[in-house]
Amino acid sequence: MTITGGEMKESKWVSDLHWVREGQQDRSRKTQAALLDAAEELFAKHGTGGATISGISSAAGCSIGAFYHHYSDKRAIQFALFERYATELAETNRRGLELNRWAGATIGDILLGYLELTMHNDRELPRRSRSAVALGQAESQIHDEMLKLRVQREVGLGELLLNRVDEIGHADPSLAVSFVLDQLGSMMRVRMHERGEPTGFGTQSDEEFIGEAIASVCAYLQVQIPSDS
Amino acid sequence: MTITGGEMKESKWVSDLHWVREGQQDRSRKTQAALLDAAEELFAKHGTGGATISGISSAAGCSIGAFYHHYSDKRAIQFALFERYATELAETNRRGLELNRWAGATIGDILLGYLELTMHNDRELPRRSRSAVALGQAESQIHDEMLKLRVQREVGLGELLLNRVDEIGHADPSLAVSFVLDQLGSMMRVRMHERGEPTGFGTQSDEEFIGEAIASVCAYLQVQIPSDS
DNA sequence: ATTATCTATAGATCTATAGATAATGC
DNA sequence: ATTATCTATAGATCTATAGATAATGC
Repeated sequence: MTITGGEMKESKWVSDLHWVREGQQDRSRKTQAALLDAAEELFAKHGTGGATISGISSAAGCSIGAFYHHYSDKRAIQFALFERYATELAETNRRGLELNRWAGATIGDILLGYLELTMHNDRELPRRSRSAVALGQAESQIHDEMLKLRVQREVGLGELLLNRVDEIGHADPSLAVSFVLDQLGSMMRVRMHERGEPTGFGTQSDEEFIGEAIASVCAYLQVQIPSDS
Repeated sequence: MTITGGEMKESKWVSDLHWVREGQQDRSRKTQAALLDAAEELFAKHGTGGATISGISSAAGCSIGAFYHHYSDKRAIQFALFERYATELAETNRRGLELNRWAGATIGDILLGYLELTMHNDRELPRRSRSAVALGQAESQIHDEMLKLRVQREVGLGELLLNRVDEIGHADPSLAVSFVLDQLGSMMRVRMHERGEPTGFGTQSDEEFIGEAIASVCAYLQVQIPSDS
């Protein structure tokens, strides 16, 4: 998970690319978290280029000096912020895709669970993903890691679906499943990222959207309902 | 199309929000275009907050003084840049959606034409749309206008599809069509905007993508092929 | 004693303007 | 003569640091 680029430096910094002082007091963690929250908000609002160190510091309720005590510069807090985001996302992915969680589930069940989970996450913390987009735009390394996280989720979900290959009538299940993952991922991202409110002019509510998305996917995959309800 | 917010000012400026000097010489149009191109590139790369006037000016090959001769400030060139983008997009939409252009076409034909047109546009000028995203993030007014343009295109395309309602087997054609427009729009935008290269790990080539997208839409709409080839 | 924070500030941009110089087109 | 451009620069941020002050926890 950690993005490292060089060796340690007096054991004070995590890496050359991503300098974060390892605090020795409780205060450190608090102000680091406050700085990350503030940076997240300001990056989401103004982009990483538009947000300033002084703006972040005062939004976090501390001084510029405190900022530089913890992070070497703006780039360092960008990496630290991404690391926090990536850790959370990886954990959500892991829990959502546990195999035994989906023991007797149909394809429809799995899709419903996936869509509801993703939607819930993004609705709860829209800043998280908006700032993540800004980070990825500024740093190609972060962009690549973000892509990996998405691929990881899609691969996991893809395996779950391909385990039910007997439900799939499409001639090329592997191709079809990866297309579907692309399709759902795109729709979710657009629906969530663009200003929070739904962009489509037709299907308004989340429930209606989820229903049609599943219907669409099942029609394309030619899902045969076996015997279960 | 023009975003106006106040009355003219000595006939030098288009509006209060969007000050652009109306040049009297040929040179004016050239440097204005160069400034717009430079701003487009830098907004796409660093965001509207990260790009600077001096950076834009020197990228355009002129001085800061020249910049301020034409645009009152950074915000003014943002609006001017959006206006150029919006004009182009509206024209593309208009031409692509001409009714008689699609006289004897099937739903499949129309979808193919739409996807190819959109893809061609964005592939040709990826900066255009990336900078447009940055503009919309910075100015809610621009974001709203951008949304209108999309809705305009989707409404037009939706009418074309609903004209072929006899081809549609779905129980609620109106709902289904608007869902499909949302779906295609999302996939195209994600596919184009995120760094240019395709994000999906499955369907790589544009041709394959278009083929599966149409197959998916037709399955969901339950398109009945009438008699034509 | 060590760690974290704040204040003050130097130096580097960046914005925006004024005034001088060059190009245009009637 | 008018319009467009450039040069130089004042004033406003912004980054990053040094040194002083306050809080922590052994």
